[in-house]
Amino acid sequence: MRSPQIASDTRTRILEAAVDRFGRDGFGASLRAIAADAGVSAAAVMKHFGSKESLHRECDAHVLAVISAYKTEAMKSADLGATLMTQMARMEEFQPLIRYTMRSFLAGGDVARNLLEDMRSRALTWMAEGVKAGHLKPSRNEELRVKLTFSISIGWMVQSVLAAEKDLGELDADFWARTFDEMLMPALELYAEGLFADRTLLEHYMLYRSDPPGESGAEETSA
Amino acid sequence: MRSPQIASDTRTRILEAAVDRFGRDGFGASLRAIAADAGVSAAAVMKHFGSKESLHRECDAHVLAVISAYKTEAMKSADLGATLMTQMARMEEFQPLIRYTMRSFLAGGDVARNLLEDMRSRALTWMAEGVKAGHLKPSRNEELRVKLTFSISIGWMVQSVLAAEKDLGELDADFWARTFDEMLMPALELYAEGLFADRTLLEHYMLYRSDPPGESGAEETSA
DNA sequence: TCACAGTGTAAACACGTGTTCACCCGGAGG
DNA sequence: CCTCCGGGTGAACACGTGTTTACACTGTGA
Repeated sequence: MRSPQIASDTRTRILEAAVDRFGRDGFGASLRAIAADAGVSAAAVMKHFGSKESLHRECDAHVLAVISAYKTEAMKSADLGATLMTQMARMEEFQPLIRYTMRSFLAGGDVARNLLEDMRSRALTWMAEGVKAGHLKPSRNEELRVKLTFSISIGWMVQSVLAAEKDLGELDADFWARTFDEMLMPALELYAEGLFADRTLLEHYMLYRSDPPGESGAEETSA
Repeated sequence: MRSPQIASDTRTRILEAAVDRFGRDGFGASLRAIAADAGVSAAAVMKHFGSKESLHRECDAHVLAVISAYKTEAMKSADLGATLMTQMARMEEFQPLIRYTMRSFLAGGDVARNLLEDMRSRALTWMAEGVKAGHLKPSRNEELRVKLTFSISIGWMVQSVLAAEKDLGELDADFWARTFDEMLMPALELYAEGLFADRTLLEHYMLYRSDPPGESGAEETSA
């Protein structure tokens, strides 16, 4: 019990510096840069985390824990799956988390996979309640529909980052707030009114493969 | 006129090897790996392209040219923006291009930006025609709606890659074909029927910001 | 006071990278 | 014949990387 607070203090300082640098520069960021941000040497990082890969894993866990903690607190108003990010995008202190999560999405990290799985399962519950309450139409496959609504947010972010012609690390809270604001109108319009003037295309498609045509259909939704 | 065919032969061999390796391993792929794939030395790559960055640029241009050439030929049936990819995903010979394009999307390359801009402008035309013909409902902002429909394809791809728990380079034509097939039903359903059972949410939102509320609204659609 | 464990550092190591340099080979031109 | 020149190579260079090692400082316990 000597003085573990001091030790764990620099440890979390390294960890937060790593989250920030990974988010700004990508996961190729060097240990020396992270160490410099934390005000220590690269060897200290190794002492505390053993390896860069291990540091990356602990960053993933840390980000997931922080987001999860915030989520359970701000659960009430989230409905479309994107509103959480919308709220978070407005807050300066969440920018490192946003950047890190986006990096993880683009690099294929555990943070993105776990976060996405968790958010989708929650959204599935919300949607089921919405359908039961009569606010939402039922779907032929609720899980695929949830994945589709998430696609909108994710694809919108990717396109916006691409159009910005800047690196992910340079984008600030204003950018994300504007990005999500801009998405709201067309998304609500599509959700409320659809796109096709009639149902012929859908009906033709459903006829083409009458529900499941004997093949693997709905039980293997992903993977 | 000595024998430039032979020379330009190894040049394009290097270029195609680079497109393939960049697509499989990302843009961090080493020149030596690319050179080995092309059956030459790393120095030869430098002789032909000057630098790795220059090679990357020429790969971008090459991929754009090939896709563009194929697009203008298969223009007639493309409508949703994803159908092009759907077709391409089925063909083995386009796998390197798919992988490269996807890498460019995730890394923020010029290929993705240009390709996206081009495809969206085409989609805008198609949509205008669809609206005029009465097949599609008009939108409050056609450009944002186009961006939204593209979001669905892009976000769906990102989520599918993420769920695969494999690196982008290991995914084959079957994966992409299944991915797009799976997307078709929920997309058509959403396009045909919408999501909300009534229009109250949309109307509340449109009321909240009565068209443009005096702020920057529709003229700055991106960037 | 001494020994010790914890915390951190500077220097070195081993390796992979993009790039350059000196050189070779083969065929066209004098 | 020799010369030259484009296409190509292997070895080296300079550098940045993750990791390891030997060493300092600091405060606590006996």
